[in-house]
Amino acid sequence: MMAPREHVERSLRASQLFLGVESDTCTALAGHAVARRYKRGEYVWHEGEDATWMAVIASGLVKISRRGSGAIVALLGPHETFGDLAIVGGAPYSADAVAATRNVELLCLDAQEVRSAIETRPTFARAVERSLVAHGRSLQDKIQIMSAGSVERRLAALLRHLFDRFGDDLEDGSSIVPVNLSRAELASLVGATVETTIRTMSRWHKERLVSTQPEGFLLHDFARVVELATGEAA
Amino acid sequence: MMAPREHVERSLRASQLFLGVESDTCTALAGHAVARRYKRGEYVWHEGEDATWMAVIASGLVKISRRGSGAIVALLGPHETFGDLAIVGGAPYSADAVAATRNVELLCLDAQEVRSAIETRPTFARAVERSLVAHGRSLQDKIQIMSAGSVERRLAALLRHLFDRFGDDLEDGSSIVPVNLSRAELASLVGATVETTIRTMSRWHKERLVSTQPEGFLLHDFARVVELATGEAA
DNA sequence: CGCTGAATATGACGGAAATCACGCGGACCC
DNA sequence: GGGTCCGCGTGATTTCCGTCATATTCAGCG
Repeated sequence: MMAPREHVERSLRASQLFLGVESDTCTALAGHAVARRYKRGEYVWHEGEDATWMAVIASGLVKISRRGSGAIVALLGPHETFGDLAIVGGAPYSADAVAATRNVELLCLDAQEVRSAIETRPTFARAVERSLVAHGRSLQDKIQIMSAGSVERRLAALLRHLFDRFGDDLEDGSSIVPVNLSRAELASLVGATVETTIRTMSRWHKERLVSTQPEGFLLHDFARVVELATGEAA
Repeated sequence: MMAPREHVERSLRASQLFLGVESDTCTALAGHAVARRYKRGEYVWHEGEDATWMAVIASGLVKISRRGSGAIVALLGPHETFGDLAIVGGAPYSADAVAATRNVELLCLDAQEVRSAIETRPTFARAVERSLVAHGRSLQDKIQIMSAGSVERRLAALLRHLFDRFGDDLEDGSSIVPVNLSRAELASLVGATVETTIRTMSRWHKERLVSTQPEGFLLHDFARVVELATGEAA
C-alpha cells in the first residue's frame, strides 16, 4: 500500500489540471491536499453552499446537476476538475455535485490555497485557465446534445459523446462505454422522461444496437449510433 | 466626434474584461486594439477558423451558434467578451459568431497580444479568468433554460433570462427587453420550431402578456412570466 | 422466507409539438 | 409599378412523447 501522501501527489500530477505545471508547485499544492472518498449517491456539495474547496477526480465519476430543473449539467471523470468555477469566480457553488459511481475518490484543494497559488505561480494560473476552458467546451457539447432534435437523436448524441470521453474499442469491433448510468440519469442528461428513455434503450437493445452491462454500455455498432445522432437515413 | 483611438480605449475600460485591471495595462492593450463594425447577419467569424483574435462588444448584440445543430449557444451584449475560450485554449473557434443587431461595434484584440498580456500582466490574467467563469455561468443558464420542460416554459424562462441580462423596468410596471430577436432566433434559443414559437408568442400577445415592439419585447406582466417559467399554477 | 422499495420494462391514452400547407404584409430591387 | 423574398401568422394533420397505470425483476432486510 502506497503512503497516502505519496498517493495524493501522484494522482494530482496525473490530472489535467497539473499537466505542464512545474514540479515544486505540484508538491506545494499536494502538501495541503486531502483525499476523500464517496459512495454512489453521496453529495460532494450542494448548490448555493460557500465554495471553500475544489476537487480533482482521482477515480470514479461525478455528476454536476442543478437543483431547480434537476438537469445534469455535466458528467466528469478521472483527472478532471470541478469547483474551480466557483472558486475563481468567488461565488457559492453553482450546482450540486454527486458521486455517480460506486466509489469516488477526490483530491480536495483548499480554496484559499488555490487562489494564492494562482497569484504566485503563473504556470498554475495557466493550468486553471485551461481547466476553465475545458469546462466551457464540455458545456457547449452538452448544449449541442440537447439541441440534437428528437429524443432518439439526443440519446444517440449522448452515447457518442460519452464514448468520445470515456469509451474504448474492443477486439470484436464493438465499443464499450464504461459508465454505469441509470435510465433516470440518462433521461436527465438528454432532457427526456424516464419512460421514453427506457423505451428507446430497450428498442435499441432488441435491434442489437446497444446492451446494458453491469460495467457500462456496450455499443455493438458505433457507426450506426453516429448516424442516428446526426440524423442520417435509416 | 471623439478621436477613434480615445474611443477604443474608453470602451475597453468600460468592459467587463478590463474591470479592475490597472491603467497602464489597459492602455497597452488598447494601443493595439482595432474597432470593427458589423451589420445584422454578418459573420464575425466561422466555427473552425483559426483563432487569431478575440473581441469585446462595444455596442450591439452578438450571437454565438454552432454549425452542426444551428443551436444558438449564447447571446452576448455590450461590455461582454467572446473568443477568449478559443484563444486561451489555443484551438480554432468552437462556434460561429454573428452580429445580431442592426449595428455591432467590436473591439478586436490580437490573440498573440492577449496571450502575452496574460503571461506578463497578472491582473489581466485574473480578468481573463473572470471572463471565462462568466461564460461558464451563462452556458449553465442556457442549459437550465433548455431543461425547463415544455416549449412554453422554455420560452418564458428565456424571456426571464433576457430580462435579467438586458432588461429594464418601466414606470407603468411593465418591463422592456431591448433585444430585437426574430421568431426564428427565439426558436433556436429554446430548441423549438419556428411555428410553435410563433404560436406561443402570439397567444401571449392575445393574453396581453408580451408584445413585440420594433425595439424589443415588452413584458406587461413580468411576474406572470416568472410563474410560467417555473411552472406555477395557472 | 416473504416483505418492501427501487430500477427496469411495457401498454394505453391524450396532449403537445413537429410537419406540411397556405395567406399576408412589408422590404427591397429591378 | 410589379416582381421576389423574407418574416410573421394560421390551420390541418400526423407523430412524438409525456402521463398514468401495471407488471417484473432484483437487492436489501427483518
